[in-house]
Amino acid sequence: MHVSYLSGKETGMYPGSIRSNNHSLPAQNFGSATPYTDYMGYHHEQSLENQGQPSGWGSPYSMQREDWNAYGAGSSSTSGSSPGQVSHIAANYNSLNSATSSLNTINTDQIAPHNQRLRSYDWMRKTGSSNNAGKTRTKEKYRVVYTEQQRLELEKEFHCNRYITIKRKSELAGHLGLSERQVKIWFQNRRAKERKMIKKKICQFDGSGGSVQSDSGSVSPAEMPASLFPPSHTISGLQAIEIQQVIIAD
DNA sequence: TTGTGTTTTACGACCTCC
DNA sequence: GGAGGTCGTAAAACACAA
Repeated sequence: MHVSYLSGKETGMYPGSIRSNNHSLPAQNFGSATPYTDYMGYHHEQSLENQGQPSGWGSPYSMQREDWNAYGAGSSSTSGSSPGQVSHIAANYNSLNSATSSLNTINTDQIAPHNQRLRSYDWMRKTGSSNNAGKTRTKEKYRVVYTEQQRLELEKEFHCNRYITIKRKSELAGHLGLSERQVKIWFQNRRAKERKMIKKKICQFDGSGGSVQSDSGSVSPAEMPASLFPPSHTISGLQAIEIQQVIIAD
């Protein structure tokens, strides 16, 4: 997992020009049979109405950030996958989340009912046209809003692997017009979200919720599905699986 | 319209691993 | 030492009830 041959140099945090080729994302061939009916509670409108949007994502990232230059310029997409990096296929995860059980398959038209999707293109347009992107907390703007397509692809990848490989991260970053750092952080946040939701479920099962830790999304290892463990941290995969089986049995 | 709650990006601190 | 992990948190973006 911990491979350091790839310098963390990001390709410029928000290289707006990259987006020009995003609309032709490589078909990842996720199949077509079963859609994600529920991204583990990920309810953002999953429409791909903008899938074919010309020039990709709009250009919410058009502004250059000085501090992002620290990540360096130039794509690191040449990195190969790490032999030591383990992709944690979320095979076991789905037992806790049957709604997400059909991985690798997506028909984006089925992700959400059409009428459910209609609403939020306002925010997309808003953010896409407001040209206020590319700022951070320390700069003029705090964060940007990813497009549906970006989220969708990230979610798809997340459904395949809770932990993205260096190679896939690089590919995704290139395809989505994000930096590798953004992809990494997205996955971190996504896992946190998942833990939070699992914690919620566990609390619901318990009825009390008293056995779970403090508040902000942290679940004790014993409550985590195996697929949510980092490849080599903290606990062995076998242990995690055993723990998960106990949880499921409960 | 506005107030409030939730979700989404992004970061810092700290940790483990190589 | 540098990578990426979690955890906690800030703040923008969003949803929704009143």
